[in-house]
Amino acid sequence: MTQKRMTKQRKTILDILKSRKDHPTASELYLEVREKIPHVSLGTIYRNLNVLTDSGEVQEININNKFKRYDGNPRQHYHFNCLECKRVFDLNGSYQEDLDTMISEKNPHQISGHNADFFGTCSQCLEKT
Amino acid sequence: MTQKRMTKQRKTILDILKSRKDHPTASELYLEVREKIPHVSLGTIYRNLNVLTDSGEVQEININNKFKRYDGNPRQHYHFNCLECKRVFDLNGSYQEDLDTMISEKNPHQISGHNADFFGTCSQCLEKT
DNA sequence: GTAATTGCAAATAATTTGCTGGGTG
DNA sequence: CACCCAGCAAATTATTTGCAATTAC
Repeated sequence: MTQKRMTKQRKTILDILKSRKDHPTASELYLEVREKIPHVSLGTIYRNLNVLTDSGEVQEININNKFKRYDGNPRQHYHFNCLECKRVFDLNGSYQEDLDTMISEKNPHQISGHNADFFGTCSQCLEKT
Repeated sequence: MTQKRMTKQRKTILDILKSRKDHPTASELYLEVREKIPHVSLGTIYRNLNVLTDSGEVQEININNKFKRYDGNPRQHYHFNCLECKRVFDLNGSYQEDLDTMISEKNPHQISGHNADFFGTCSQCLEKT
């Protein structure tokens, strides 16, 4: 049972993740952390994101993309991926447990949950047209 | 408008993808293609998967994983990811268009569709316990 | 015949890891 | 003051790409 320390770096990463409405990649986060801690290294960003993901404080999301993205909101919710600007946002609307039931009835596997991500054009990109 | 040729390599990859019920990664596919075409290269597998994905003959799927997986069934459907053996299978059950409607009503973005993947324990892993 | 495609190997790109000195609890 | 963690750079791993030879149409 190793004890976790709240370093300046780890706190900054967590604060930024909780304040952003989109869900940045490790490199996007690195750029923002560097404004506050100029000598921070990318390795530190990655190591902290893994620690925070393991402890359940942040969520790792993987949406049709070669980079992982991170979400400071640890509860279960759906995501929206803008096909134009490629950003990922949280969605309002509750998690549909009945989807699990519906799928369980038609398949031999034991379903414990699901992830869903929606795609389209985000409100900001819509305005630009 | 470049013309596409059906090479032995491309056909073999497509046949394997259509015959498998799970959804292999490029390396898993490489191992199987190599049984039929011993000198095939991994680059050829990747290049063909990209061609077939672009033409819509196969689907690329990305489920909480660092590897892409490929699905020989090009129509829209849900996937199941076994948390034990890590394989990915197709699910029976129709695509829920009303989810898009429900989410559209509660959010400012223009939703054009969604992906959903379920997780749990697959029927084969269940038997082993 | 000709242009798309292959095999091979080297290049990319995202993420992880080894090491050593520093800072948290 | 123990030992977790930062910074730096080198290693790893999945995927892409350049090139010369091959092959489908």
